[in-house]
Amino acid sequence: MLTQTEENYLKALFQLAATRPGDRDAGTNELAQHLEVKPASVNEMLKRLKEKGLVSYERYGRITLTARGRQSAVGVIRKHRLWETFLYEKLKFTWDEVHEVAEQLEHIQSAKLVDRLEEFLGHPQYDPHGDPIPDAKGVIKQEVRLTLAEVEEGRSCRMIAVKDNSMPFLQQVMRLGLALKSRIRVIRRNAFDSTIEIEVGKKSHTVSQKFAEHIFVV
Amino acid sequence: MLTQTEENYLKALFQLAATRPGDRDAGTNELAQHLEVKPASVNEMLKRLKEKGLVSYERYGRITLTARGRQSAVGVIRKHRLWETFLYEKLKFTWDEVHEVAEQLEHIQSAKLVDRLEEFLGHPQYDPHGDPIPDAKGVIKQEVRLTLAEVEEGRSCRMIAVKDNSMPFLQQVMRLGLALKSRIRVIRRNAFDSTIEIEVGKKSHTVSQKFAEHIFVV
DNA sequence: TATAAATGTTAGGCTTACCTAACAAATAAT
DNA sequence: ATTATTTGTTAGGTAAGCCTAACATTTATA
Repeated sequence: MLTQTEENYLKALFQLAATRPGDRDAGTNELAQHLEVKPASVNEMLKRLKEKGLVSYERYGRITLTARGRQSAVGVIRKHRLWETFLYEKLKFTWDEVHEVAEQLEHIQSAKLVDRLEEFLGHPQYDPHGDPIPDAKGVIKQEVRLTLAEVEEGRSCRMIAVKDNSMPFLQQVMRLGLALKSRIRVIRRNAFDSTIEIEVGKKSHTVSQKFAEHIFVV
Repeated sequence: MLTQTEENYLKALFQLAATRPGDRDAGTNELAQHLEVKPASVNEMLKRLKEKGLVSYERYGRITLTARGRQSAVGVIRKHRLWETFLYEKLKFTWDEVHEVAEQLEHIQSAKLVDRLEEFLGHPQYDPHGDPIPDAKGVIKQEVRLTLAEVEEGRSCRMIAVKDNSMPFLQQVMRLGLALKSRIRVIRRNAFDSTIEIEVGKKSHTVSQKFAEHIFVV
């Protein structure tokens, strides 16, 4: 049995590793920043997680999840995304409100609850932000995802997910009239400052490179 | 903001006080037993809760909830009972399974969640055990409740609630074919050992005084 | 009323999860 | 290659919640 804090560390480790696909997989400082604690606290926790066989690392070395650690992390993510779906679909929470509450709900311990919840929701494949929901075995259906920043000039696409669940970002998304499944046309890409002019519905907007990189499309 | 532990102490205090209506309102030992901790821990926590203005007590004196303490306790109970209803009605948990999971869910902090959940469930008045669900203002509809032990010989009644949510008790209830709204006829009351013979459906059973005192009827 | 039993309290320890300040190692820049 | 910077680690401290063992107070009983 893991504490909530331990689960949060494992989840962070998993998610930071997923961000940087290739080379190195998160460091003490980065983790600390992500979890809003100090590096010293992270270091201490890593020792405990190592002791419990959930991460593997040596002094000054790489930090990686063991199979068991990964399994736990994915379990938490599964719960998080199912709860988000519940809040959005059943309780009519808005897009930007679900994350915060799901952060709490993801730590409820009951295998039966998770299974029943999934069934109740009709075995959803994606959460309200478009992220895939891991199945009961921990398998995540992860297709290659194109970001808006990579779409060529003149082409059209459909928004399928976002990369960031923070309030400021999601509210900015909404302000542009964007939502899951919105049609987006890339009018022009400005080489000078990398901004992108897009058309959503009948309105056009200019968005930053950073913003565009956080919108997944097909 | 209260910790989960603090909430549990307040809830226990409230519930133990409700059990003994008249005179004294729970002691350190009793609380310790109910919360499955040692008296020393209770004592320490009481000091902290006093400091926070949630309970009032003096060394060796009576322990009572302040208005704020009562409000918090009722809020937790409200959440607990709403979640129990959700688990039972929507996720098809059985009667005896809901309590344990609701013990965790009751600590989720989000006013919006509670309100939306209540709405989603259609503003239920009672939880699956027949206990009244406090409203958003903390008002508990508490009618006088008769127990099976008080029903006269030959009379019939309907089960409306149980006094205890523990697995052993609820499973015994189910084994007798009893559920909320079951019709019960009191065939005979044995003066010698205070057992009661009852008829449920077409079967008759003999139950103890203690058992009968834990079944609420009308 | 004196004493026994039950109940409540204090003192001192432990673990988890955090912190700051000081130090060590690895990486980047000159 | 040497220094500066960034990154990671250790040492020592704090608060919440729990514990045991010893002590104090209240209540019950002889």
